[in-house]
Amino acid sequence: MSENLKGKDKLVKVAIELFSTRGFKGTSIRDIAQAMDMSISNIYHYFGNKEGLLLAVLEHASRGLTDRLGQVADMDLAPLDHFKKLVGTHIELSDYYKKEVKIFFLDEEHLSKQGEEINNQVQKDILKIYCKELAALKTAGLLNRKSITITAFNILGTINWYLRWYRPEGQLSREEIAEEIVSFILHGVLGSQE
Amino acid sequence: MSENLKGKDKLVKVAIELFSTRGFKGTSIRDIAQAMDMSISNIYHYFGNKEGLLLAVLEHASRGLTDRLGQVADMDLAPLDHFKKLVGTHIELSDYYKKEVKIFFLDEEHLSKQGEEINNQVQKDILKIYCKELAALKTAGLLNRKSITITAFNILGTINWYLRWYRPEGQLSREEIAEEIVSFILHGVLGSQE
DNA sequence: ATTATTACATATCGATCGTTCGATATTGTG
DNA sequence: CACAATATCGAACGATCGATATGTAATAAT
Repeated sequence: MSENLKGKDKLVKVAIELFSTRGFKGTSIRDIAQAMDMSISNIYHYFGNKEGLLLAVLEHASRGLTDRLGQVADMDLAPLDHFKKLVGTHIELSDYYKKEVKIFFLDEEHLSKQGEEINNQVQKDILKIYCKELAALKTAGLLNRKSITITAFNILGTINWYLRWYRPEGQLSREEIAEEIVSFILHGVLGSQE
Repeated sequence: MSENLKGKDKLVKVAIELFSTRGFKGTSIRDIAQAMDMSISNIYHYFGNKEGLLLAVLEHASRGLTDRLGQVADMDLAPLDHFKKLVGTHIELSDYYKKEVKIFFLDEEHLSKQGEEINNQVQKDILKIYCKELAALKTAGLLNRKSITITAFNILGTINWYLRWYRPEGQLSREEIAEEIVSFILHGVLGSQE
């Protein structure tokens, strides 16, 4: 589906592919032009400059991520079910936006002010969602961790790390892995203090 | 201490600083030369080319990491104490090699064959240490996770993610944070299946 | 003391980088 | 049809990139 993209959309698609595999600095605009079999000038016509293209990619991904995750966060479920649903959806979404997320992590160091803002915002939004979620668990008497923030970071670390090591050719299916990760997080969160 | 470094050592130190903040591709050899107030040619004299310098950095860090971690892995302790000690040391080491580890993660995409080998080796070594550790916990009847490998990855994710969000100016001390992370991991590992 | 090796500097090369410019298709609109 | 707006092209720009060639000063070895 959506094979014969043209112009702007094709450009973004190709950029996601190349930025995620070679990094922003490691990808020249000539690489991009060649990969989509078009002229260099289109990048400047549509996005102003190379960084404009990067920003478009990041903006698109950050919207998709936080919007969907926010939807789940607003659902009306029992605390524990809500939490499970959230983590499960987050893993799914991370998979879907695998390449875009990788760009965030690979190139967060050399972003412009605008890029940093997008990056900070999406990180802050997602962290906030988890903190709120953990606070609800605490209210329900289910949370036994000292620091909610650190716990939220630990959850993000577990999920985001999954993107680095998961290989489709492995023995376990994505669903089985997701289940195991959810379980690990759940016990990490609920476990009683020693 | 060790301020007035010269030649090779100074070069490596400056390279760690710049590669970790701007990335490999984002750092030119002229940047490095300028930062250490020396001529470009030294890089080629000592390391052959730009990538040789990167390899030297990675090799140094990977040795320091796996050697020290391997030492702890060989200690003779009760399973649970052994595991705690391992995770604690790992967090300490990650802090010490913060910048070098960041280089690994930032630039793993555009490494040469040799660089990939170093990267794969250190990742494999550390994963192996944790898998062995988790197997020991399982034997002792303390582990309740389905997949040892996934659990090991989850632990690595939690620890490595800490490097991304930790800021010295935060409220909690590094020791308090480390304790909280160890606790999170511990319960994630030991938690019973539902 | 002579020599060989190491440690640095200068100047420069060709390739590639991001960007700009002016021109040409293509499309939509009255 | 005319004509404006949009989409795309190829050629060129100055800057910077990694790398090299060729030198000299410092140090170590004999």
